[in-house]
Amino acid sequence: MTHTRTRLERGRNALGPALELVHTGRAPTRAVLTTALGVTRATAGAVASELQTLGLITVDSRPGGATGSHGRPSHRLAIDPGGPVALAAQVHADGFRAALVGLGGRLHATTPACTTVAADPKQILGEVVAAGADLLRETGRHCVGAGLAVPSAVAEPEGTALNPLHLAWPAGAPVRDIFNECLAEAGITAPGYCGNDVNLAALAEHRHGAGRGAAHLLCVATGHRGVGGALVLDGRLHSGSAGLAMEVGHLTVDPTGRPCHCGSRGCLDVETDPLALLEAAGRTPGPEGSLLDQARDLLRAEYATDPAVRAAAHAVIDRLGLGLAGLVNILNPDRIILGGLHRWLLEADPQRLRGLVETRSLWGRSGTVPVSACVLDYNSLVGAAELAWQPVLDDPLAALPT
Amino acid sequence: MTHTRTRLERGRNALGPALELVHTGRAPTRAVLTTALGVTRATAGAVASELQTLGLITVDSRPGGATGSHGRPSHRLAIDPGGPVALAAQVHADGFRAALVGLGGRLHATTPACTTVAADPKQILGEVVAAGADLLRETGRHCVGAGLAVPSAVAEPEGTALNPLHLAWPAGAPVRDIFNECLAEAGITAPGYCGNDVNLAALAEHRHGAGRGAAHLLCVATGHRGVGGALVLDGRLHSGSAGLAMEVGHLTVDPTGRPCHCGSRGCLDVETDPLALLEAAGRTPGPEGSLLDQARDLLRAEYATDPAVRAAAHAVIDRLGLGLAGLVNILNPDRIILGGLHRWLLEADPQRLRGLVETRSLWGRSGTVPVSACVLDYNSLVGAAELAWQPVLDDPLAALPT
DNA sequence: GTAGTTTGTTTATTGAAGTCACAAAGCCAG
DNA sequence: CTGGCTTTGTGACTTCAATAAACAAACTAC
Repeated sequence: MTHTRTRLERGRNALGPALELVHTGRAPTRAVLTTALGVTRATAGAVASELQTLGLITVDSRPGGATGSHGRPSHRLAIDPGGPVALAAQVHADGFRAALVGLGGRLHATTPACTTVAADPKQILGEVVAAGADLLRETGRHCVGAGLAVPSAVAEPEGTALNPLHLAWPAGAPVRDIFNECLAEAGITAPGYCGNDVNLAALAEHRHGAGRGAAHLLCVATGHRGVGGALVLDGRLHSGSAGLAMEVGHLTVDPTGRPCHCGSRGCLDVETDPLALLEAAGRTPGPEGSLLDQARDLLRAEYATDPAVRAAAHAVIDRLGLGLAGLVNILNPDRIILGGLHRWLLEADPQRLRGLVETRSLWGRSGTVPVSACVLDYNSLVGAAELAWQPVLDDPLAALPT
Repeated sequence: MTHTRTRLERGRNALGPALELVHTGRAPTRAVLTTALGVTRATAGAVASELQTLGLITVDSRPGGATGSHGRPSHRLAIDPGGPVALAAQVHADGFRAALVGLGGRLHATTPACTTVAADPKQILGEVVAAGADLLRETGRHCVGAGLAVPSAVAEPEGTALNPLHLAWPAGAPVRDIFNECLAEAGITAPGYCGNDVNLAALAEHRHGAGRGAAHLLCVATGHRGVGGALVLDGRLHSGSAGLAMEVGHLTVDPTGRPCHCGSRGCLDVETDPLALLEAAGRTPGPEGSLLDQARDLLRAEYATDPAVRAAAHAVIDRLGLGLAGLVNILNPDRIILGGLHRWLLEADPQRLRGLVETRSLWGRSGTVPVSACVLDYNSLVGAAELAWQPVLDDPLAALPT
């Protein structure tokens, strides 16, 4: 039916904020949308109707919904599972992976983990984009854009990878341009965006995972080597003036510790990464599995039984706690989430780590910061997709055809 | 004349952004306002006209302005020097001061520095508010609000001073409530706001001083003792989720350094404050003048001549450089400004400090962060006034009578 | 003087959101 | 099961900030 409703056009209207609320699961009904947007029911209805005709959300008008309260039951708003998708790609030390991610952080399809590595970014990105293009072909879905997560700081606005050490790529490689080249060659006309993997993981966790609702979210995580950090402020990734913020790996956490490639010693980066734990426990890294997996398995299998493992874990936890406390003093987040090895360290002894953060931060007594683990599978991939979705969230009518 | 122009009402319109542009000196003419707001000339004209009738800005339509280019010369927009003011107050270790500050960061009147100190916040705040009320009476100006700068972290939303060590106040004192009480008792009905002095200095410098135009401004400064930090992101003070961010004083800058009251050793706080410099130079703090003044005078008088002073300054500069580099890695600011002793250290040897920040930060080669000194007199007072002005900048029609 | 350029104003129009009234769809008490 | 109460959703009209388009004003350059 053609409504006599207000028709919305692109630009300054409530469509973007409304879609973001549904996207992040904060607007299950039109009624909630009304209060969350601070508009009238009429406006919220018009906005929801428009998002529906755009094919982005569904409105379930069946009665049966458990109301829980008096009054007319509200219709459920949900992301349209048949809607468009974003192409997400991730490259890391051991290979790459591609996926299709819809609104709401929903994974529609993923390729299996691929273990190809190469010193030429073009080659790897070509392969991962080709894998993603296959997924798009198979599913026949409309693609709104593409996002790429890399284990390196990505300089903005250039889109260059400044320290892709673990990929053996040349420093300063123009990953975003190369990514867009590969997209064009694969016949994908949507724009491509790039970001640091930990940053994107934090963004994904903020919108769909353990960071939901946090106003100032701090995320610290190890990859297979090294430590990364990320900060999400008021829903936006804080990546600094040039995209280079939150390189937290070189906070000093042990003045007498091992030397770091940055020239200092005892950096968070070398004191709390998987290799540090393995070495502290007196284990030699094996050839099978990533260092991260070996460290996790060591913690899970022997933390409870082997005093040496326990002592090693405690030492690493203590240094991590010191680093987190320092970050708390500087950033005053209202939530901390941990990924990679840090997540498993928290799992091994949550009391020890949380206690340290509390006692070593200056405001420990004025309110403890909750420390928890990342919860999303493939959070870097989901975060990469968020980059591609962002223009749609900012202005759905301008970003989508029709 | 009554215009047939669009009349603006309170709420979502361009009045606030427009006033902010004039306030920060970024909109000298209607033409610039037009492009900066991204609106049409008609809208900019209506907005300027409205701000003029509110008594906030003046429009100088005299022809003589040096145009410098072709076309019709534009009328100058300026803050109305006869407009309302904000009451600004500052308390510090050696006393207090009050001032009246107009839009544009313009100091209209200040009390002389007063040297009363007391362990009772109510007493001191009563005196400073009374001094401010005198200024208001003398000038007969309308007061839009009041701001207070204190040398302590101020918890939000409680408005309590968590570590007013240098005031000898009780930790957790509800300064904002006390401030508002004192305002009410002095017959000032305007609302009162409180903030940390370094934070407010950074805000003032960002809007009217050395930080203008910086998207991510980092400010580090000493008071008479200790070190404070502040971060202004996209024009807004980043004070963390609870107002407690940027306590940068406890970054480790010398693992073998002197013990700090935080339990660690070699913290920025104790290694780069005025006392640290005096001690490193082998001087005993004298009874006259603040430690800050003594340290400044030492640098100015003897840095060039006394090798011991030079060596001491270099040692402190080196530690400051290390601390700043650490902050650069975490925050990736696009400008750094220094206040207090740090400003004088920069003055003493700018090359040494800037070189350190560059070489010790991870991205030194990818673009150096400019390091400069604060330039505003009374920047904490001006920043305190900014707090009071903020509601007016957000919505002039709602915040002002008529 | 004339052409070209930029700034400012006026009039009419647009479009997102608000107001208000009413309908729909559930609870609950009698 | 009927009528009161509450909440949600929709349609008609209104509001008002901003736009578009035309015009006027004030300068520079030739």
